[in-house]
Amino acid sequence: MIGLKKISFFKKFDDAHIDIINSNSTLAEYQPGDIVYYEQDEPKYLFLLLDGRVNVYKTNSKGKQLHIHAVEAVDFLGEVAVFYNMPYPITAECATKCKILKIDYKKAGINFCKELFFCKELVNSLYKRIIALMQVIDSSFLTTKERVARFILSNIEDFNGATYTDISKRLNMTPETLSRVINDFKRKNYIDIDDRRNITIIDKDKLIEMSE
Amino acid sequence: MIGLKKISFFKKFDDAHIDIINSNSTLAEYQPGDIVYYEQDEPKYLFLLLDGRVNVYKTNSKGKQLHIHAVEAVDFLGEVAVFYNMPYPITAECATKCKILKIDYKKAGINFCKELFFCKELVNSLYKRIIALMQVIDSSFLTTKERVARFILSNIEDFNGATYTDISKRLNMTPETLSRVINDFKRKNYIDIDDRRNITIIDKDKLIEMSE
DNA sequence: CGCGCACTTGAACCCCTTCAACGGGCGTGG
DNA sequence: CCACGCCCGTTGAAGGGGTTCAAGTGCGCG
Repeated sequence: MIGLKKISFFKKFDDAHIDIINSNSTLAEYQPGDIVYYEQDEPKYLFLLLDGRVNVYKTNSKGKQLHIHAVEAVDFLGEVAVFYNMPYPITAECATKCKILKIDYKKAGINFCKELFFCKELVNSLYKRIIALMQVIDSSFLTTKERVARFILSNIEDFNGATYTDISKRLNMTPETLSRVINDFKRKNYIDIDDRRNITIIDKDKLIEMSE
Repeated sequence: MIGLKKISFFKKFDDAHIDIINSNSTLAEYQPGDIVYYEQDEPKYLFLLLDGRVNVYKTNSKGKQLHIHAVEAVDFLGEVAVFYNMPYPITAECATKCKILKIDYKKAGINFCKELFFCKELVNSLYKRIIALMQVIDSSFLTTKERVARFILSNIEDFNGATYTDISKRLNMTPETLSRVINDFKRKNYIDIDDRRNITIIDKDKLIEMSE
C-alpha cells in the first residue's frame, strides 16, 4: 500500500478512488539507463514518476535520438498515449534511480475525464508537454553556440558531475561539437572551467548576446 | 447574433452561456495573408476559426519561419496562450479567406475550466496541438527528400493551385531545394508533372521507400 | 510588348557531423 | 605498485545536406 494521499496530485481523490488505484498499481524501482517505455509500444500502464528524473526522447528509423525534455518527479509519464489510446509517441529512459508507480489503468477502469478535478490535472499535464515541445522547436532554430550559451545561462548547475557526452545529448549535438563550443567560449573568456570541470560565467552579457 | 448553437462545439453550452459569449464576441473576416495574432503578443481574444484555413508558424529573431501546421475550421486559435495567460507562442496567418469569432474572454468572464464538458474540449484541443508539434519534430529528423516524398504521398491534392514557394514554406525548406527535389523525382520517374503542374504518382513504392 | 513573378540551375558557402587519431584519468587485475 | 583497458574529452580533416546568391528562363497579364 503506497501512501498516495501524500502525493499532492491525489489529494482530491476520495478514498474509494485511491483504493482502486492502489489495488491496481505496483511500485517499481528503476536504475539509470532503464527504459520505462519505448516509442511505438502499446500503452499498458499510466506511469506516475514519484522520485527521480526521466529523460524523454524520440528515436528515428536510423537510430538517431532527439532529446525532448527531462521529466522531474512528481509527474505523469505516458499520459498522452494512455488517454488517446495510441502508441507511446516517445521513449522514456531513467536518468537517475527512479521510483515509479505503474497504474494498470484498464484494470482500474478509471475514466479520468469524468472527474472535473482530474480533467484539470490532465490539462495541466498536457500544457507542460506543449511547452516542452515548443522549446524543442524553438531551439531547433538556434545554432549550437546559441544552444550552449542558453544552456549555460539557465542550467549551469547541471554541469556538475555530468559528462559532456550526457549534456551533448540533452542539447542534441555531438560531444565533439559541444567540446569545441565550450573551449571556444573559454578561449574568448566568456566562461572559465576549473580543474574539476566546473563552469563559471565570466562575461554574462556576451553569453546573453550569444544566446540570441 | 451568431448562430453559435449550430457549431458542434457549443452544442452543450446552455443558453445563458451562449448569450454571454455572443454579447462579448465579434465576427471578423480575414483575407489570405492577414495575421490573426503575432507571436509574443499578449492574448486579448480567444479565437474560434469558423471558416477557412490558418497557418501557424514560429519566427525566430532572424526572421526565419518554421511552419508548424495548418488549422482547419472549426477549431480554436490561441487557446494555449489564453488559458495559461502567456503571450501567444506562435503566429497565426490566414491561408485563405477566413471567418473568425473573436471572443473577448476577459469581458465574458468565462472560467472554462469550471465546466467539465468544456474542460474536455480543452483537453482535445491541447491534444491536437501536441500531435502537430510531435509531427514537426518527427519531420525535423527527415531529409528534404523524405519530407517531400511524404508530402506527395499524403497531400498530393495540395499541389493544385499552390505555388512551390507556398509548399516549400509548409515543408520548411527553400523553394530552390523543393524544385531540385521534385525535378529529381521526376527524372527518376517516381512522379510525373503535366503542363498545368499537376503531380501524379508513378512509382508509389519508391516514394514510400524514400519517405523512410 | 514589357514587366513581374515563379521556377530553374549552378556555384559557393556554412554549419555541423563523421571519422580518426591521440591523450589523460581512473579502476581493476596481476 | 604498475600495466592495461576503457571511457571521456580534444583536435584535425573530410564530407554532406541544405541554404544563399546570382543569373537565367518561361509564362501570364496588363
